[in-house]
Amino acid sequence: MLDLRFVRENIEEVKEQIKQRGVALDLDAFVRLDFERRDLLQEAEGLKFQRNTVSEKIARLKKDKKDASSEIAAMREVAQKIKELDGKLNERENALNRILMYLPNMPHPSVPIGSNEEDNTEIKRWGEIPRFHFNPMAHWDIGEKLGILDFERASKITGARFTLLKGWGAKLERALINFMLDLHTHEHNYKEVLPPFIVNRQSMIATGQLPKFEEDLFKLEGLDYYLIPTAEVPVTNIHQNEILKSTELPIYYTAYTPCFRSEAGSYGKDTRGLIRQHQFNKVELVKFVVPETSYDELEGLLVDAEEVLRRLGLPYRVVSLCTGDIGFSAAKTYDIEVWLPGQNRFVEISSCSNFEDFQARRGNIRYKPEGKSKTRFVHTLNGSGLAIGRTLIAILENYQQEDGTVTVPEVLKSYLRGIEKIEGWI
RNA sequence: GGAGAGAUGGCCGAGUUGGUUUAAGGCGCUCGCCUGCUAAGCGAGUGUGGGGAUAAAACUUCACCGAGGGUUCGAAUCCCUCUCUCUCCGCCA
Repeated sequence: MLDLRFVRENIEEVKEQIKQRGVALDLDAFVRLDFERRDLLQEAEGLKFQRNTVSEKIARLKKDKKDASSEIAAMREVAQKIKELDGKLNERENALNRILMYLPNMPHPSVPIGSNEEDNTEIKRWGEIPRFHFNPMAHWDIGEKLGILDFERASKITGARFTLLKGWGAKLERALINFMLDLHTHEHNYKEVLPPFIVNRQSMIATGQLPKFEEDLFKLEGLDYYLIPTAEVPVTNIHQNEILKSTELPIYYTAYTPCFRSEAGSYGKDTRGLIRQHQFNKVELVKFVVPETSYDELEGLLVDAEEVLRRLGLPYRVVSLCTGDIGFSAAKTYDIEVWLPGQNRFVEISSCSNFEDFQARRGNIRYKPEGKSKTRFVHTLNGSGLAIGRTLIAILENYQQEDGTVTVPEVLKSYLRGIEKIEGWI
């Protein structure tokens, strides 16, 4: 959420920015409501002051056993008027709040201007794109031949866009989770947490999934609970409604969770394989930092995520998302895209964002700067470190051999009982 | 699922026959004094958010005692709904 005062004082800039993002919102209504709100507020507060003053007088009169009936009668009318004004005020505040809730974050000046993913700018590339002297297979063929991926049985159990991992496939998934958590906790200084996978509405509002993106979520029948679409939601909300000490900052968390997405509106996209699933595993990185350092922290977060791919020997590139492609809550986002030989393209495997104080304001996450009495909102950041399913795909496709087996990357061997390659499901 | 108790400022904790408590006191924190240093001691200050005013402040006002409604001239205090925590019982991995 943007600051009400910021929007008021920078209305033209806000209009311009939401136009660049392609958002249609009536900000003239915002200006009108804002004025009306302040007028009503002043009128109501004047009457409340009067009521407070006279109430004290009534108390004194009663104590002295004197008559206060004329004061009480007068205040009865004032109370009625206050009620009316408060009602009107409430309407204006709700309307303003609704607009604020649907206003996306302001992009950082370094974010490239553009309307869709084609306008994203490539920042860097790492690794050699592997050449094969045979025709590389897609992961669904590799996985099914080895017997480690079973899409048919998963659809029997649940439906489309779910996968059953078996044998070394299941073990590889588990190995990746452990490898990533170990790397981030032991070498990158993140603290590991294992949060709830179901959250309430308020948590979804704080991180920005609600109220605008309800259709992307799985909601529990009859409850105001949702399955998490990313660990960002429960982990960022760890400090909801807290005032952190500045000596505690920065705070780094890493968490493994499954992620649940309804993938509404993506029918027909990536229907084969496990690129786009309703349920997938992810190791997430989340930071709480002071505003002054948040953009340096974003660069650090990106490097921490990249390191996973480097150790696995998987080629990738990094792109900076343009104004039209950046997420609702983010001020700046880098995507890491891994090379998939079977698809002959780069596919997103991590998304690293700085939300500045957008989420912190919604979740009321603050800190007290050293030696100052005023509290400030922290800046929050997060990034995938990495999406597990897509990493597994990348390993299958990049490490595949002509005979259909898959070589195990060096760093994973100790997590897979020392095996050199996957030759079958058991 | 059943029964009971509770939720007050960064933390602890008084206040519930409605009206100088428009939240006592303590801890913590900040500043000052004192003092070889540290500690202790003494003194002062110290919540959050929204308005108004100002060049900025000083200043001024409203709201906030888990959340939301209600009663009343007036609610931390009375009533209703909800959430969470604790204790006991039942069930369960």
